[in-house]
Amino acid sequence: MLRIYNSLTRAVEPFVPIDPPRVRMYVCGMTVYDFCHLGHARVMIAFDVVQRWLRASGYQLTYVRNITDIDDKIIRRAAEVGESTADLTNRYIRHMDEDAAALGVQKPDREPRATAHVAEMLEMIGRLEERGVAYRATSGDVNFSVRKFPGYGKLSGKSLEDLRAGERVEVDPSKRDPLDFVLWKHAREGEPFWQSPWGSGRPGWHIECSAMSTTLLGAHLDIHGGGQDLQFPHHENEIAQSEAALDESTAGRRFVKYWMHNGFVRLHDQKMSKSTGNVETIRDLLQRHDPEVIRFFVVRAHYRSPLNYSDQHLEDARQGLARLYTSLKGMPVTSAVPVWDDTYGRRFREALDDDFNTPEAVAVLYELASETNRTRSVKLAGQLRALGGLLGLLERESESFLRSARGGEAAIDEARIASLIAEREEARKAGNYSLADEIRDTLLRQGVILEDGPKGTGWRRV
RNA sequence: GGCGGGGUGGCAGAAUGGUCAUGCAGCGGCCUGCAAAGCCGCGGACGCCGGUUCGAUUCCGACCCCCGCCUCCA
Repeated sequence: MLRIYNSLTRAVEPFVPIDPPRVRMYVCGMTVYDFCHLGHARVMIAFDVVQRWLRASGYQLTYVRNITDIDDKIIRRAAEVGESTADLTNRYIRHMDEDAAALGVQKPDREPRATAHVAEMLEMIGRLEERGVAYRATSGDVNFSVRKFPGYGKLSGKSLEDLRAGERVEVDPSKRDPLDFVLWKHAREGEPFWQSPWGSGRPGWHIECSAMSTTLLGAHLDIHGGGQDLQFPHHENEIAQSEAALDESTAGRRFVKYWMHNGFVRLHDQKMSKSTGNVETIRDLLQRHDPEVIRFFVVRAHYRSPLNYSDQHLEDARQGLARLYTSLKGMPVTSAVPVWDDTYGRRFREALDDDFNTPEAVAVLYELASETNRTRSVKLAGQLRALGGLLGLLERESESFLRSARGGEAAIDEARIASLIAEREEARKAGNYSLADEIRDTLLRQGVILEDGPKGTGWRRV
């Protein structure tokens, strides 16, 4: 039985979909004006694990992850580089896809772009206005009136009073309440715009997600995910908009049953974010580290915990992943299917069923690797590969992982390695161990470790 | 200030009211010409102070410290 920690109730709850076996999941994706960083990688990987596990558990999942392709930053950035917003966003969407693919992140079923759903946003804003929760301000913007929505603050545990007390930004005088947020921004000179009943303009950020999720998945979602930083105000506002816009038939029912938020990636003990400048892009990381190592690094921590990044930590992750791959060495690669009724399958399932406890699942993988090493059982190796595969790991041939050169490293070519091994073999046969050891040291200095075994000498990279 | 999340052995990172996380690193042994890998074994931890309990890292309370949100952010 799957259990999920629900940010809304702050408790772990049994997962009971609204309309089983169907599951509708929506995750807030990226605003595409720059390269994705490790923090983005974490969201993509965390919900990729969720997605894989829901499907493996037999649910009929529709997974939607949106793309925000219109907002202030995009407009500013496009102007800076002298490109249209469409060209800019297309370019970064392409880069995002490349990064995601490298990290073994499967494509969501749908990846709607905000600009393709403006009509639905307008429709929703219209409904909100009809119901008196949205109003056109003197500034020309259409705002949502937070005090007209009784439940405002329920996700973040904040009250309107708390929030007002913490106001740190200059209050927009055209708002009826300083916490009112914009649904439709009136057009400014030189900015992209759409026609609307409230004049030309463009959508606010929050309405995008409400409109896209409703359009693609319906008015009620089983799971809504995203980074912890979106909890307030973004997700709080989504709840307000979506619930205020519900039909009479489902009014009063929750917009989202389970809210999931992943923890931050930190760099130097601070949140990784573009605004503070301490970011490590996936792209840069891939120059130095194996993509599967990056994925493993993310997966070996629980999705809700903070994750400290450093090159040393990634190096540790690499050592750990190498142990798993080492136990698979020399084992036939079968298209393995997980076995659920052995101790490993059972424990693995229990771990993931417990709010996607991937660190625990990885621990099971290690114990399975140990037994595989002891027994050299092909069956156990298959199980290891199959369970690893559910996390998007261990899908390569063992040697291709163990022998892959680290990014940026001068790679000695394999033919050269083979000839040195042959040379050393001659020396060993002749009892010339000092020459043999010298050759081994030469290779080690190039990052190549030799391993003598009953079937000859193998090698891997440090 | 308000709200939320944390403080676990050298590092990473889980679970748990009472023998074991797990991995990396370290140490000893086996194996090896010597290594490496692997196997066997070892050490070492629960921020601080009280309380509940036969027993607390785990529950309760106070305190200290860290992080995040309250403005765009995954």
